[in-house]
Amino acid sequence: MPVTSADVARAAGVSRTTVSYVLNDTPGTNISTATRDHVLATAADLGYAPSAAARALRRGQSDLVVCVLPDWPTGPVVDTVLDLLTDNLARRGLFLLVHHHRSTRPLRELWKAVTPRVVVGLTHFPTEDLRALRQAGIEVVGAGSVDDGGHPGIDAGNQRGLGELQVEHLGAHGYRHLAIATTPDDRLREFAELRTDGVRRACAQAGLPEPQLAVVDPGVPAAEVVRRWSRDGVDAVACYNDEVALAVLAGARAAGVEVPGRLAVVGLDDVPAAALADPPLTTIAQPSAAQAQHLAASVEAVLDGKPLPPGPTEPSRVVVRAST
Amino acid sequence: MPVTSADVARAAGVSRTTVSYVLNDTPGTNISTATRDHVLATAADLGYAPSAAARALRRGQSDLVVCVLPDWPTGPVVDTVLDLLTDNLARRGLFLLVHHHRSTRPLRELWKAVTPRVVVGLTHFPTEDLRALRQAGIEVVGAGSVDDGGHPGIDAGNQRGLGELQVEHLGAHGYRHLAIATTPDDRLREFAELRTDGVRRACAQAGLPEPQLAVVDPGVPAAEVVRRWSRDGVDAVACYNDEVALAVLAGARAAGVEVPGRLAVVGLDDVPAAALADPPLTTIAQPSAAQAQHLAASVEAVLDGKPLPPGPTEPSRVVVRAST
DNA sequence: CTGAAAGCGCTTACAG
DNA sequence: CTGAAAGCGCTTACAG
Repeated sequence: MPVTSADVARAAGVSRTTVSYVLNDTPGTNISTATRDHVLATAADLGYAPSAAARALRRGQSDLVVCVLPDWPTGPVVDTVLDLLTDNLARRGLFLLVHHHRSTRPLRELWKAVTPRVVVGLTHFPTEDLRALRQAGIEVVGAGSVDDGGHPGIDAGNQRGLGELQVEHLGAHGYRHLAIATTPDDRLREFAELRTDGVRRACAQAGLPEPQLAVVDPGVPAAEVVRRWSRDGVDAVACYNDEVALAVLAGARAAGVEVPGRLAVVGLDDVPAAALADPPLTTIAQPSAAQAQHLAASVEAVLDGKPLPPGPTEPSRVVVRAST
Repeated sequence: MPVTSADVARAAGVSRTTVSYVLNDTPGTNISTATRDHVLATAADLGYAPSAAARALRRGQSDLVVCVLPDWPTGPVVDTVLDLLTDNLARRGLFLLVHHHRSTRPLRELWKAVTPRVVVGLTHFPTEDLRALRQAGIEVVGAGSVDDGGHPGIDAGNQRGLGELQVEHLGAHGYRHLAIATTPDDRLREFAELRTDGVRRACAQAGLPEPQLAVVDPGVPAAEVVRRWSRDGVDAVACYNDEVALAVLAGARAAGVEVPGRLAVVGLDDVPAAALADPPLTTIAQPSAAQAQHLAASVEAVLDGKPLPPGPTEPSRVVVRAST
């Protein structure tokens, strides 16, 4: 049987009011040090833990912010976001709780189990859920809704632009026959298609031949594909992300294809391993710090009832290394 | 003003009981389809979202499990654990919520904001917090307490063993003059010291000379250190983790030191990039799947009031590649 | 400085 | 099949 504040009050010989005042350091009260210490000691002695539910019900709101993570593998950007959010929210007495969303479980169920003050979505929410949340006084930040584009959360609008940036860089360096190395991970399909689309579009616009598409498992050296590209006269490959690019690099090594001499490789993400690859990997760095800042600022704005800050303007950029 | 179930009842012209029965699909009730649909429609129409706090208070427990993550960068093992836990718990109607713990914020505060059914700790909890949680009917799983060793969570007991394993492998391959490449990340210090200690101990036991210690920034090629090792006659290096090892590998490349000919390198973690490095990195793989399974099984056991399952027996193992 | 009491929104015996 | 009512544990005016 859990210990309640009434138990503490009884054991300490004071009222529940006093217990509450002491335990919450309620300002404007004036409890004698002796009483105070006695209550504290009694609570510790009984192993009292307050009921978060009762507290939240009484106060009409919780001190929780829930961040919903999409059902796909997240990268370094998300880690940056979570750390920053956790710190910023802690400063206002709020706790960030992260939920790894599974498509098998409707989010509606989640809100029956926890009512946060704000929901931060890095993924797309069904419009009706969005409406229900807002109506229930729960603010929603960062979750793409159909109204504002319909695409998954963070910087998702610019997925095509990332592919375009890769092509722009390769084209400027004189590469003409591009290939695309995409990921086999089905959960990333939406992103992969947008990036691929960006590459294709940019090629068409630059008058380059239509790039061929290959699926590259990020776990193993992609020697076979590299050989095929080599045969087909492909001179550069735009990769879905750095993991895929590292597999291409390893494949080129295994196949004896020189990088960038016979095949240029550009990645995406600028993970730490990219700078350490052989050769060091040219890649695209997204402004993750700026994105994290913006999301954190949005949450703050919502909490303060202020208008949302303008989106981050810092663009993604090419980090030029030796692989192109 | 949030919509309550009373609002829905009033708008639908039924009692709160009926609303509750319909919304919760309470078994053993028999509501006409017409009433049912009407209530559902009304609730959707008003944008009703139930109060998780009231529900939890009434039922005496929540459907939440909170996992507390330590204040240091987590690797692939933790991701495996979280995914598995999320899935397993979903099957019993529970939600996993992850909190990234900051040492600036006592956990005690967290339990005021959320009362989970079970707490899964991948980090060390203060003993008195542990006691308070248990007394409050909240089970705690996986958090090292002073009683059982006092060290951070998952497999932490075996950090020394990991270092020993590295030495065992290097020694078996005839390497004699070892160095240790450790991480500059202060949050990992506790782990780093244990692993270093394991390496030292194993060297002493094997009659190898005391290894020298260098700090290697995992972001940049460690050419300077490699040159020094080369001068000092070091023939093998045990790295804190794969990221550090990749920096050593890149440094060796930059310094023109052949791997493994003049310097053998062994990492730790077996991240995907390890297999793709040049040369492919020999490393230590921890049984993360088994560890995840065990933690998940422990949570299940606790939920069912059964005794904890025995620890995972699968050992960490050396993944031999070309760098040693 | 402390106590008695109301009420947050929900679920669930219980009575009809 | 539906309604009136109690009570989960807390905080906070309010009265003393």
